Amino acid sequence: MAIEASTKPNIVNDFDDDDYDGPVVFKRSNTAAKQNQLNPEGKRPSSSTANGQNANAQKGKTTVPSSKASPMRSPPPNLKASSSSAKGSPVKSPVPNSKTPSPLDDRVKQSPRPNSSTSVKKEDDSGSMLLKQMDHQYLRFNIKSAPDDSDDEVPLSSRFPKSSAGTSGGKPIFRDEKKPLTSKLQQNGSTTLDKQQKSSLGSIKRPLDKVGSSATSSAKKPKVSNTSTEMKVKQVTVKADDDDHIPIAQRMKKSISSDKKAPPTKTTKVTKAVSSSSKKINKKSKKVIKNSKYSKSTKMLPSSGDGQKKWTTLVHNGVIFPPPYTPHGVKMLYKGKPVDLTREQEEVATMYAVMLETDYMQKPKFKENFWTDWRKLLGKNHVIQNLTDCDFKPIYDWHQEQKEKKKQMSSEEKKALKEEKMKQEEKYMWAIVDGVKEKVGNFRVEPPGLFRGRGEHPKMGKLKKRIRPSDITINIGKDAPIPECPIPGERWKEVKHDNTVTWLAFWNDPINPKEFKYVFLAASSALKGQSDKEKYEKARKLKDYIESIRAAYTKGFTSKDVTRRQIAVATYLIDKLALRAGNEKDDDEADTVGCCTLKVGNVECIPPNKLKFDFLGKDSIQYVNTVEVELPVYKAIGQFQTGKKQNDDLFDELDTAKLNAHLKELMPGLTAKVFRTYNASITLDDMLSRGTKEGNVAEKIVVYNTANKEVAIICNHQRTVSKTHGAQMTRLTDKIEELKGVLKDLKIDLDRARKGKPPLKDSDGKQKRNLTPEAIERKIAQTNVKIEKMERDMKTKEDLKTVALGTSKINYLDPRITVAWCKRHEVPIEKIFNKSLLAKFAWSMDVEPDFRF
DNA sequence: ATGTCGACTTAGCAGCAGCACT
DNA sequence: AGTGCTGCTGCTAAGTCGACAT
Repeated sequence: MAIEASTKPNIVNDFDDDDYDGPVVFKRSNTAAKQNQLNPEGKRPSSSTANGQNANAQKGKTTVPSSKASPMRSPPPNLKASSSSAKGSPVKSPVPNSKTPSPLDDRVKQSPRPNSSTSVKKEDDSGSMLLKQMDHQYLRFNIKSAPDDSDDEVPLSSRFPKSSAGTSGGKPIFRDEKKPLTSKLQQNGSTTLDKQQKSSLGSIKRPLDKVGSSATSSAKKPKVSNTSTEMKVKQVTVKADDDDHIPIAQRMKKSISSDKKAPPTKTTKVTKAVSSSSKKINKKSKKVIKNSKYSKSTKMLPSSGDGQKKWTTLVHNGVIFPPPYTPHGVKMLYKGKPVDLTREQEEVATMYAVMLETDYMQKPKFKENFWTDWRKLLGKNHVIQNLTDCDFKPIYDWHQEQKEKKKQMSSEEKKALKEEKMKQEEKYMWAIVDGVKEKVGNFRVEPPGLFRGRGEHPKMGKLKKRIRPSDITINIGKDAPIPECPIPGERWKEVKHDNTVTWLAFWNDPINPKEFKYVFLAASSALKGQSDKEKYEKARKLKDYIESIRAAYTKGFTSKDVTRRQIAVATYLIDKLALRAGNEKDDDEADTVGCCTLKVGNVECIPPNKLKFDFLGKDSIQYVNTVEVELPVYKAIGQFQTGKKQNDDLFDELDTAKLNAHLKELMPGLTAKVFRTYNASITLDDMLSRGTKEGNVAEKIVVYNTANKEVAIICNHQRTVSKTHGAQMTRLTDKIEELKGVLKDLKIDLDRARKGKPPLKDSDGKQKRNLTPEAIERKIAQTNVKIEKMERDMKTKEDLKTVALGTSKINYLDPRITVAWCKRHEVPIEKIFNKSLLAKFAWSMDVEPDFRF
């Protein structure tokens, strides 16, 4: 318990969740909470500090004070332009059918198992299969004797092998010291890194567990076309689709089990030659692959360190392009008269027309940028000389009609269309990475459109031109067939064979040509899973260092050296408030900040020792929070502000490079963002452990969601209030009132029934049925339950209206915490993770029930 | 030391399917 | 059958951060 209250800020706490008595975590002060209320339109109010000091405050928004005090902390509001806009992807016509057989298809065809190569069904199959297997998993940890009715060839036990997951750190854990920031309640018995865990640590060393242990230097090599030094590697010829419907973790287990326990059922020919350099690394995986009927390389992924080999063989089919523009011929008006437009002019006009009802139309910058780009297409001498006199309504109406038509299609027609699309896209959906079929994340090239920057983005409205094959660089295995260019007569810009990166293709961002758009594998891929796991392992490692790090920065608060002092305070804010690092930004980006780029005007000192933060962060989401801090921090901030203007940098001696360089001295691999992961995950772990009581599954899920919400608030994950929120609340209120009326009548009836009188007539004047007092009592009880449930639902809805729970689930919460908790408390994992999360977190499913972050 | 590039993660929102409710 | 709501999925913008260049 070395991290004592004195080193922590006494963060204002108005947390009074009635049903949660877990740790006390970051609280927004009432001040902040009040500001966080949304205005009646559901839009987020502007952060208007009294002295107008929000250096980033957006113009034209008004603060609407809270009308009610929510018992839960409200998240900070955001200033994000609430774009209720329809996504203006104009006119989608069917993708031309490409009959070209793909290399991937070839491999698929070789598969002895036919099922997986058929397109449309596949995803469904894989989906249901996934869930099915998860069910089994649940059965396994809940009903141990449940018979297994699938995957007969793999013993249940080996499909859920013991794992060393979560046991990577050999250091003893002093959990009390690693509590989430503000939560310092003691935790009995939580220090037990139990025996199973400990023993598994020593027993099975899985490559996936090796985190930050890359032996080789991480020196990044220059990106040249083919940096791989290894010898030729024959591309895999694999029945890669054998198990593409099986979550990776389970596929891994199959490999293990067949490797270790089950006799090999079949031999697969895979990598024919492996480079000498990669031989060592891949020795085990080779064996696994050999002995398994499933080609599995995931067991032995190389460490994902920079400049390291990420894959040995890579096969894919490139990318698919949006269909060419189909002109509609609907004429827009200029000064009331129809105008003839060329195909290209019409295309861009349509992009604008479909956005007519969005908030972007209120933004002069959007219009200005659009006009500049469209004008170039129109030419100086075009009839259209300004945007003001343009009437895009006819095109807008046409578009609405199209939408309506689409909506009116019968479900058969819709289904047929969907299947057709699937058929065309099937071959692009998959890649084979080291013999394993993996989903590709974004294989569709971004269609042209108008740039929809968030917040006050200086480039909003600019034309995002169409991407052509000649813009695209493909990255693929040396011996894999080069994907055929899907547009006849055109060709790729370049084809690389760089196995130190994970992208399959990229092009330059048309809005910001010095930036790139990449095509990556999907989140469910082993490659992504690997780095995800490494991320969480790094965050867990921080647990072992956090005490000394906090002690160090506390010392730094009073350092004579300004830079040191700034580093200390910045680290403190990143740790305490989960702020982002805050890289420098260009003038052609939205004006948002993170920790290192905070402006003087973003922080207000409120005597004696409170700080009020008010700034626009990532995605122009407003962060408003008033926190009580230790006096030295308060004083230091005051010093940093002295003699500066509102818009000057608060940390003028600091940038993210310096900060991260410093953090690296404290812990290998430590950067600012690790604190967010760490604080999010440890908060979840802590709140779950403390908050879960005996009860039914529903009650436990409430505990989980409360913790999830807490994390979302810490990380400032917000969402816009849905347009229908107000109406929904009204409806619920009405219903509750109605039920209360019913309750009242029932009580009267009960009274009368006890006296032997008949019940009152109902609202229609009809005589109600005679009931016994007992029956009426039962009815009363039922109605009460109904009312309570509705009131609870209403409260939850209100509490969560601005909080986005998903982001933290996807990016910040170590899934092993969740999986282990589900196992401990017999909560089906599907109640917490949806299908795609189950796939993404497949690597975490075998965690021991006693895993603690 | 600073700027830029390149690769990757993190983020909110639109659209839609499917379900519940009336 | 119509309507409203919810959660999922895809999309793509906007961050972080390491490494290289200057």
